Amino acid sequence: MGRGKIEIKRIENSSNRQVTYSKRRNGIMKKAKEITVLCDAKVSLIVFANSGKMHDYCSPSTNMVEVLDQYHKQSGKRLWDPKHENLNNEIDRVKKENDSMQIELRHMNGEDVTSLQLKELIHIEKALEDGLISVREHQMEIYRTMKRNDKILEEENNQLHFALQQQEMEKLALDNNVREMDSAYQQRIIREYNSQMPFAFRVQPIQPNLQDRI
Amino acid sequence: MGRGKIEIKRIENSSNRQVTYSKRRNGIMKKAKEITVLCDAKVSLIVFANSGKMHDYCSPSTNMVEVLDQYHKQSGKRLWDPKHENLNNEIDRVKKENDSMQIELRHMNGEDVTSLQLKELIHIEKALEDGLISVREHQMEIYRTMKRNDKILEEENNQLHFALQQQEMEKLALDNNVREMDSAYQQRIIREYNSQMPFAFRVQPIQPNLQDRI
DNA sequence: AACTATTTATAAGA
DNA sequence: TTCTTATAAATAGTT
Repeated sequence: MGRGKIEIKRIENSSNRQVTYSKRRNGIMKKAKEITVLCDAKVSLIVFANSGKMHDYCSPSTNMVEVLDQYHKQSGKRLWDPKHENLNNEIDRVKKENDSMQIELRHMNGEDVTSLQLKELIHIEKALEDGLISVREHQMEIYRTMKRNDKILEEENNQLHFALQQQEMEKLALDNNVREMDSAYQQRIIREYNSQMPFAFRVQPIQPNLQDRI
Repeated sequence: MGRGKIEIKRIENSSNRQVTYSKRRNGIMKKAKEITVLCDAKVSLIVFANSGKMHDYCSPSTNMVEVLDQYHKQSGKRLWDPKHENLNNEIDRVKKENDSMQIELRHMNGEDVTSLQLKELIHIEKALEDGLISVREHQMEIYRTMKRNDKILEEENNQLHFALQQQEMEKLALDNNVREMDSAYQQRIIREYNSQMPFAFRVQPIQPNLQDRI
């Protein structure tokens, strides 16, 4: 239908093809609209040009999803079922996993055990015992850490007490005007106090950031 | 394009509409095929008659799923996404449930407990202890049932032994031609044996279907 | 389902 | 792309 008859085969001239595509696409869209109106039909039409550009038409009385749903039902072909099926399988798989874990958990909590055989009960008992051992072990670990910590704090406390005491002694000595005492005697007294203090407290620094080690 | 021009509006005459539908449907299908061949286009065309009957065309170079996938991407419209989204949400939900149960289960088994606080450990310890109590209680239940069963079997056994013994005695009596003994004496012997048997074994029937009670 | 007068679509050209 | 137009194709009404 044009100036000349054409064979229905790929148009090799690219720009001709492009023009023909555009014209015929408009034509087919028009036809789709017409049949929709004239005959009460539902139409879904999707056209992709060679370039990838898309055009579509869908009867105003309906929408793509509905048309495709109906197509899906009538054709028996699977449109998006493969995707759905995968997802459904995944759900089933995970749900089964879920159920078995739930049962296991209930058994571990001592629920629903009336249906179990002795062998299974013994197995669960073993698991519970192991769990208890491990949990209590960790509790002990925490306890030990706390105790260790306590000890460090106590030592620090002692040290601080001692330092305080020493300072007070020094202050007292000054207050009593020991300046008048000969300096040799004064130094002997200080040496005496120092010798009472454990070595650790004279060289060991105060423990910093104790809480970081808990 | 016909004997007369027609307005593009619903054809009220039903059989005319039907005929026109059929002709135009063929027309549009032909056009779809032609544009496919001439212009290297991809076409998906689905037509539903007013009656519900469906016809479709899809370019041979492709298929519905591919076309719809591409449509889906390019149109930005959601075709089957609503369905998908629901399923995906479901999967996420179930997977999360799964993860938390898995963690709980691992804790109950005494695994990964190093990261836990004392409070949590104590809680798990309590759960494990409760579980142990319940499991062991049920073990005891099974043990008691077995013991009860044992007792019943034992009693039945005794009864059977006694019955056997009695039968043998009677047989012996016959073999030794006790027929010649006066019948009063014979009956006295039988009474003596009967008096040795506990009352229960004389009136209590043999326990039927013992295994059903285990 | 054919026929055919007419309308419509469109190929080629501008 | 768009317009034009000669011509092919589609189809409305008829048989």
